[in-house]
Amino acid sequence: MMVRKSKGIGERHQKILDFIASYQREHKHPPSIREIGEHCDISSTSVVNYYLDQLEKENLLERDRKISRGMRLVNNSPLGDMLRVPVMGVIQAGEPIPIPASDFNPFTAEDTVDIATSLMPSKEKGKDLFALHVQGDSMIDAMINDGDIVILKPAQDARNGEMVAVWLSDKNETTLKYFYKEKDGYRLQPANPTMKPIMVKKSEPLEIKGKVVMVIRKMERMVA
Amino acid sequence: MMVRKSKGIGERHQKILDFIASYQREHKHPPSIREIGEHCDISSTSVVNYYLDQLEKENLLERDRKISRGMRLVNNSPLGDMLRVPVMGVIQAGEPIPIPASDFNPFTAEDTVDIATSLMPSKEKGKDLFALHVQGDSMIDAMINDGDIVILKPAQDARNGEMVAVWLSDKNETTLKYFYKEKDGYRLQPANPTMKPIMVKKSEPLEIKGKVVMVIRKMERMVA
DNA sequence: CTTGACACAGAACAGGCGTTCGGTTATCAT
DNA sequence: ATGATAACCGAACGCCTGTTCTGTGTCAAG
Repeated sequence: MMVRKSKGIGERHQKILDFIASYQREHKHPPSIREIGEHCDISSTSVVNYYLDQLEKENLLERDRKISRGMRLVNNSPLGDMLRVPVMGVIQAGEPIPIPASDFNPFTAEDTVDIATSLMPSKEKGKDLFALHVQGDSMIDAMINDGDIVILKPAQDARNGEMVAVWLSDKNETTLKYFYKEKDGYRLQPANPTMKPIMVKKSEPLEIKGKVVMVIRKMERMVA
Repeated sequence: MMVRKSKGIGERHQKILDFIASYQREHKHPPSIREIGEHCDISSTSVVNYYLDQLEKENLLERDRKISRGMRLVNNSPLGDMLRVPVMGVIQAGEPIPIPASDFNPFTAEDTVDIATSLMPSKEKGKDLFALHVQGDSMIDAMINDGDIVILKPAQDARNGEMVAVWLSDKNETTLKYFYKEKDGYRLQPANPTMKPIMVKKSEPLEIKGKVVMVIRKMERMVA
């Protein structure tokens, strides 16, 4: 027998959901029950409340009862935590890495990238992260392309197996490699398993500038 | 002793700012004026209002007057729009790509990745994006490592220069390559410029499964 | 026909909350 | 000292808003 649409969400539920989303985008905060009623042609606040309860039961909405406009869409990732990482400049072989000063304010940077904290490995949630645009093909042995964005964490040393940005002052070269300490020095291992490591003796200069915590590549450009 | 500092923000301003941020994280919505007062040892709502006005003048806060809890920090992820992309499974050579059904609901996926829309290339903001975990080293010629996450947009064809996920049924192989149409067939160009392209004749089967819009690599694992 | 659920309206209530206004105290330049 | 100003208090006002209660009409099952 046909049950009167008592199960699932109907057209009106969807309309309310859509309105909440669009209202949130426009006003930066959720609508009130009465505002929902007006825009969804519901004349009674109790009916809106009635629908809101159902949406909550369907797990499409969260409500903070008693709190004005205390509702949020569960899916629409209302305000998922994200980090705003300042882009300090470019990284390329032959040039030192621009490192942010300790008193640098990330919010004054003109260029930033937003990273969801849920994507951040481990607990690198520190606010001192910074990003660099990769310029040139010099990092291809680190499996990093021209145009990629690398997210770095400032560091002066590293543990085995971490990818670090190092400055080899005698070679005048910046490079990204996996870092391993060995008895007679350091081994800088390219990410590309087909390539050979660079061995650095303890006597040679090696400056670790930071650890690579993430690489992001946007595919939008043409390649010959 | 009250410290008189009429310009800039003082300790109390900072305390209010911090409280708003932590309250927002915990409750998913901003605090009321009275709640701010309680946690910052301000006994009068008018004083909180007084500070809020100053913070607004300093452009550290936005307010919707008259609206309950109508305040938000300007820096703290202003309008953190992000997409929740479902992870459909793994991609590896020798296995077809799991493609979401058209009626697939991304929100029921147990595994998702969050991407800031500000990171999304062009206007791929469509909700039909999906993600795959790369398994194995078979994509290294596409500059993609074991463990990477690729964000794909479903597609059956592509324009020149776009990176696509293709299924070569005769070779029983899935691969990621830059796509070029040529007179006698297709050229599949590896991202790694040191590697040679694969030429596919028109007579040979070639199924485009999607376009790669982004690659994300988290650095946390050890590599031998 | 009766019953009961479902969908909805309308009004009233009560508490939450921003606003405002009259005062008070402390600091500082004049 | 003295007026100006910043910092602060307390209370009252009144709108905003979620809640709740009573009532109506519809439709399907018994």
